[in-house]
Amino acid sequence: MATIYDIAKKANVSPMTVSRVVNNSGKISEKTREKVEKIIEELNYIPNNAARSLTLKQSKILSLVITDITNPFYTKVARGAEDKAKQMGYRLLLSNSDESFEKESEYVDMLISSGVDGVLMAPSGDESQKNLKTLIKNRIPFVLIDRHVKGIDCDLVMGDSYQGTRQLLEHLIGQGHSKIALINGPTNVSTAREREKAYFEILRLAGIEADKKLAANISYMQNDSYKFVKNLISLPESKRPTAIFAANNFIAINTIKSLRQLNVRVPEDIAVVCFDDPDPIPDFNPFLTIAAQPAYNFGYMGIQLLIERIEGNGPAEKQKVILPPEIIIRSSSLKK
Amino acid sequence: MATIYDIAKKANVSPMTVSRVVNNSGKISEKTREKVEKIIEELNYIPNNAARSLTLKQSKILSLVITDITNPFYTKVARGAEDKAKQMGYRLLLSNSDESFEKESEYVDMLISSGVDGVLMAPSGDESQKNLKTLIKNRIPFVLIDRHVKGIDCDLVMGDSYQGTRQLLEHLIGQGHSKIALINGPTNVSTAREREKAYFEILRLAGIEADKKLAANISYMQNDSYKFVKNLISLPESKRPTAIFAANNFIAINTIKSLRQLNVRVPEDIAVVCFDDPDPIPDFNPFLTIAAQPAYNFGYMGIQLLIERIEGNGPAEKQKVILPPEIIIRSSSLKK
DNA sequence: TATTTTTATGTTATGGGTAACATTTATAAT
DNA sequence: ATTATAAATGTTACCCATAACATAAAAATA
Repeated sequence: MATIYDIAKKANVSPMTVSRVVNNSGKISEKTREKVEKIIEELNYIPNNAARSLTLKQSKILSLVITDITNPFYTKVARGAEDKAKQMGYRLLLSNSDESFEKESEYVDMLISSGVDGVLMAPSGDESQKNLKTLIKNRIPFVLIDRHVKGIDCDLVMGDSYQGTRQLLEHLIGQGHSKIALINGPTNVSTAREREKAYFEILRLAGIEADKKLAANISYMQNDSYKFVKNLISLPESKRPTAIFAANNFIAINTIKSLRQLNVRVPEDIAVVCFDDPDPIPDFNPFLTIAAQPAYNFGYMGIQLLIERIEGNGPAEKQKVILPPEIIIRSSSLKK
Repeated sequence: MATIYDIAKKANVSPMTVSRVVNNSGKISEKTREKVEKIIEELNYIPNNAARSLTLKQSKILSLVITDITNPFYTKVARGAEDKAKQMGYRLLLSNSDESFEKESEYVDMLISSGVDGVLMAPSGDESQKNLKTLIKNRIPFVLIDRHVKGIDCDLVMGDSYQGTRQLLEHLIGQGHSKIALINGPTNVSTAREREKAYFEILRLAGIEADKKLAANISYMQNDSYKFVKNLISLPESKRPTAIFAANNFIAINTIKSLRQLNVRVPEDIAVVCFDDPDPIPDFNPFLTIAAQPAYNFGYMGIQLLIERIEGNGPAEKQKVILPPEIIIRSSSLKK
């Protein structure tokens, strides 16, 4: 592969002149520019990014750390991030943390050594603080999406868990439900924490006495709701919930699968609602009532904030972008 | 950021010794190893990949070029690719070509200058030949997934379009269908070509006279089947198809949406089958009858072949891995 | 024409790591 | 004790591009 020296020799100029032609920097006469450009073309020269990164200390590569690209929510985030990154001349490294702090740590080390210019991360939880501090120590800018992390002040793009929870619960309450269970993610994740807080608060405001036994925290990843669902179902009629609020799409799906196994019908016997669409294409299975978050924009705006931070042309203070959810009412919560 | 020289100075050894500790190469006494490792820990040293790439001429970065990360098929491919890449110590750059040759070209240029070690690509179509030749010229190894490209001999991992088509069609025929429409992708994509060929062949073998008017090619991306579906529906009863074979998941979904708009019920009025699951989680919407391809393995094995090629420890001849589909019969093709 | 200013180009050093070779130190063999 | 051998560590040069500084050539001004 041709280097800048090959070009220089053949064009009878110094490597520096070639560099200037390639980067369109400094002053070069039209004559030499043409001469050099011709030879660049001829030898099919493509700049060596590693060498460039080494001197310039920037790679034009960003990293996207999400928990699972298999979840349509993150899939849309990735798509938005990709589109914006490409538009701005950056490339995107993909990492799946699987909601695991350890895996996230491994990736963070890899990223630092890769010399990425910045990181867009959906943190695995509050322990991520450690990883983020590693990024800070290595002066790698980052933006958080979907979740914030205790003790870290940074740019972030997230949804409004309170509003989403409120809309979903008010809808259920409007449908006559008062025994509403919550199947939530782990409380070391900010969204889960906020949804839980909102859940109790909104029930209280609606004059419904929340039963702590109806709320559970399960892992977003293993996401095994069967045991808890079975417990719920076997409660005496007076205690048994008539609706379930699942913290996210995969929990909801899993919950519905558990219900099916237990021969409980949705929505006839029990209503189910959740955050985020489990389907990649909306309106194909118009079944689940959801608080749909603008996932594409999480990614798109996240990358935008990140690049502003990297290039230093944004506001000095950290930006917090809160994108509201849109409630979509479908049959999983409607009495037939 | 700490460099190998910082470590060396503090540990009172040469940078080379540090390098040897880091890479576990050459011989080092247990004593120095421990001493150096302690300081590496202390200073939080992380190797600089750019520098490494520059000398070693390898970046440990691979590129995944797919057409749309939003499609669960590619989502699973990406997941498999990611997992294998991580396991082998590589990172993955993500690119969405949107089935567009031009976009793919842009990405290929970007990739080359990024200095990726290899490319795993689902090509946009036969024109991709040009992009692949660019890769060859720059000596960047690549592996194709899902689709092959005319005139390019390389490692590849793909499904068995013939078998999948056969299984789907035989199932439909077994259900008593003889007027079966085909809504296919564009013929410059190998899978579409092969599915079309298989479609006509299998109908012929089954003694069914195929009606060319029942077959259409639409774009995988815009994927607007409405007009064609409407045409099908308005055919006289004697000609009207009783089943539709859609070439992929998104075409199938779109087709079903079109059918709904036209008040045609699936499967009561018309059966629909296709390749690949449109749902990220199987068994949640057990609706569509599909020929499910092992997408995760496309990615996983693709990366494996790619790394073998890169590291030169695989067989010299190009490998063609054909992964068979699994037919999953669900209600979209079953008479109630 | 001599001098200053501007424009165009070149030289040197550097970024962080490693291969290849050189040297020192420890261990084994005579 | 002496030499041969192996093990541990060090030195030097290079990978490729560019920033910072230096110089030569051309244009503008006195």
